[in-house]
Amino acid sequence: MATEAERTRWAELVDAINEARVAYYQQDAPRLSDAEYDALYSELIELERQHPELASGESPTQTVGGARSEMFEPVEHLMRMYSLDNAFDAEELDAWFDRVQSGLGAVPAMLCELKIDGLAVDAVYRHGRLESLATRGDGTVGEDVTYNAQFIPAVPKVLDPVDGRVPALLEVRGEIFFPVADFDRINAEQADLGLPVFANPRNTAAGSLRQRIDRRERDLDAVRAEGREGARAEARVARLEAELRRAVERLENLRLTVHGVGAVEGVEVHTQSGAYDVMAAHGLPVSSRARVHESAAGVRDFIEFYGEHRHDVEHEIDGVVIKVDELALQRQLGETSRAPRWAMAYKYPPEVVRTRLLDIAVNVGRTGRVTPFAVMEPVRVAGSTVSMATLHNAFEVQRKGVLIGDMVFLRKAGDVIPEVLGPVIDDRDGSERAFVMPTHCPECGTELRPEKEGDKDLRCPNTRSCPAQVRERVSHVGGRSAFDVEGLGDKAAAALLHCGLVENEGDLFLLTADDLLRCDFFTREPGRGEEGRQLTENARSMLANLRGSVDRPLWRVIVALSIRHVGAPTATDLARSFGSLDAIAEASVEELAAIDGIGPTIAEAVHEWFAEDWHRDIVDKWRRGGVRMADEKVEAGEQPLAGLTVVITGSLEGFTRESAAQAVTDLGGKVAGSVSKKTQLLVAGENAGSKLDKAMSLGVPVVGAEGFAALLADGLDAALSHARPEA
DNA sequence: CACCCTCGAGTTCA
DNA sequence: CTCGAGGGTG
Repeated sequence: MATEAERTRWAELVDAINEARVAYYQQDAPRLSDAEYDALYSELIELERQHPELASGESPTQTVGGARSEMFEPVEHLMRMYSLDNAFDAEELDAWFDRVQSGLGAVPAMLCELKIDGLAVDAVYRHGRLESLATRGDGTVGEDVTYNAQFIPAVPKVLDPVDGRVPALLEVRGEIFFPVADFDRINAEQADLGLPVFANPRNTAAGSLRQRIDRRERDLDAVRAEGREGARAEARVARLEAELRRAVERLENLRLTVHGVGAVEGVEVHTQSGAYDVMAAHGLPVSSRARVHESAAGVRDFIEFYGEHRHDVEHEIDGVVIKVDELALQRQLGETSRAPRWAMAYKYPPEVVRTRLLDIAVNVGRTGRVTPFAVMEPVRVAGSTVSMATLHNAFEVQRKGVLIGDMVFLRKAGDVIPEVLGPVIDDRDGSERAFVMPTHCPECGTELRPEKEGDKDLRCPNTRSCPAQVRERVSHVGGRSAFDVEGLGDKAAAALLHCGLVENEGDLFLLTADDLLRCDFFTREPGRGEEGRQLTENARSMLANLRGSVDRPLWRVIVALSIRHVGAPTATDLARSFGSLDAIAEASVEELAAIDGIGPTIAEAVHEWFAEDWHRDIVDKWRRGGVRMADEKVEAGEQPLAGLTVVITGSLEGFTRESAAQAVTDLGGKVAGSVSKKTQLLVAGENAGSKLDKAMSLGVPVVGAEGFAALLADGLDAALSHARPEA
């Protein structure tokens, strides 16, 4: 048997070698020279040759070199890992409460914890040292991933002693997961490298954990051993090193939360929560969010709370797990053949779903941009049924790697906008086909081309008469940042054009009730006591709104013209600098480009727009229709907020988004659309979203409604005194 | 020239 | 909310 001194030396060697290995694979300078490393390694091998009982699974000799073939070998768990029964709504949960109650005679204390959407694993610690890490597999036999575990800092290799002791045996269960923030970063990197992106953090965790690090190491060793010289050999080594480093970095991002014990020797616990305390004391990562609740109501509150705060947690959550806390009561309830009766998983509605990609169609926008979009089997996700999602451009389709006919992962970005994440590769059967970007406009047949060399977007150059573009422009005039005409949207625009009531957006303000009567879309059968067809209520109101909107401020008129690169903020700058549409029309490119925020491209676009005859016709017709062509000179009032940039998010009592922004600009302040380092203040109302997170992470001060009121009344300093403490 | 910031444009569903 | 691209800055 090995002496105590030999055991200690063995442990030192193992730690030193493991540390050196980790350091080596990070970009840091290696801590040990090759010779030093080899010396330690030889000593370890010799020590284990003399005392074979030391050569446990955690030893680098077992995981490096000889034992590499063990990767993914089946491992039998010491105790079976059960799966959990699921409850998908309050009713099913109540039914479980009832069963527990009738089994025990009362509702017992219950431990509630977040159900991490990750990868279940089983780790065995013998005498405080990690012996094996395995995936769950079928619950009885999993796959060995011990070799990779050495690169995962979140998996303790050695347990902390408590009162100088560690359990003789401790089998723990937990969830390996990929933090959401790291997931987004890794996926961006994958995309940059032209590699397939991961559908979700869970997939990323699984993919990372199952990487064949051992093979990469072997390949690299083999190439190095060849000892070839020259640029090509060096490049090959460099590439393999970079790939290995990336693979290791992904393992380093993995995190672990333990949530159960299997076989145990040398430690006693009486409750589930007590077991967590013991595991935590030994240095195992337990969740800080687990809570014991004494009543069913407490459990429901826990579920409800995290239903609303799903995104405030560092990992994805697919539900809540509820466990009877007392182990004696757990035993009393027992298990069915597949799941314990003493635990239940409450599942939240999924946020990432699968559906069939039926087709990829293209849309032609107001500016002629041709955008591919996904047509899918309708599917419910995050509260609504989705059947379409934009794919932005042909390169995005390529990058996502989706084929028509694929099963695809779908989510709602920011809980609102549907986003296709990528294909379910395993579900392919060969019948899928690639999307081919059309070469000609689907609406007018004109050949598509990029606006300029190197652009990713293809456009239909037939600006003047492409039906899609005209329709979109007409509808844009009624849009929220243009004339904001209620009733003038897609449908009305299509009808006006279809019936020939307008040729393009120029004719809108010359429309009469008689015109509209010639089009079915705007009319109905005569009612009692009426003669002939009548305008519908909606048509009357649209006409009235159109007439009533001619007096809108100049910037809205400019936005409505659909000049390339000119949206609301730029239009505001133009209106302020020139004061009238005529002045803008007559301005030279140089005069335009002199405005802050307007460079050569936008200046050119504006100048060229007014050089076009049919564009000037639009302006003339609008003028005849009574549209405002100049802003009245407003005396600049007090400007206490001059030089201040704020961002407004969420909803503020008593303000619309627009009126809140107006209030700030009236006082000389600037309202930006997104949070950056330059943002001086974030005004966050109710239900603030991702901007709030961003502001927090950038250290931008955040105020609520009171702070906003103070800002308007007394300026920035007053507002800052209402700033929320950083979370 | 490489960055960061903003803006533009298209966008989903109830 | 997303991507792409224009503008300004160091």
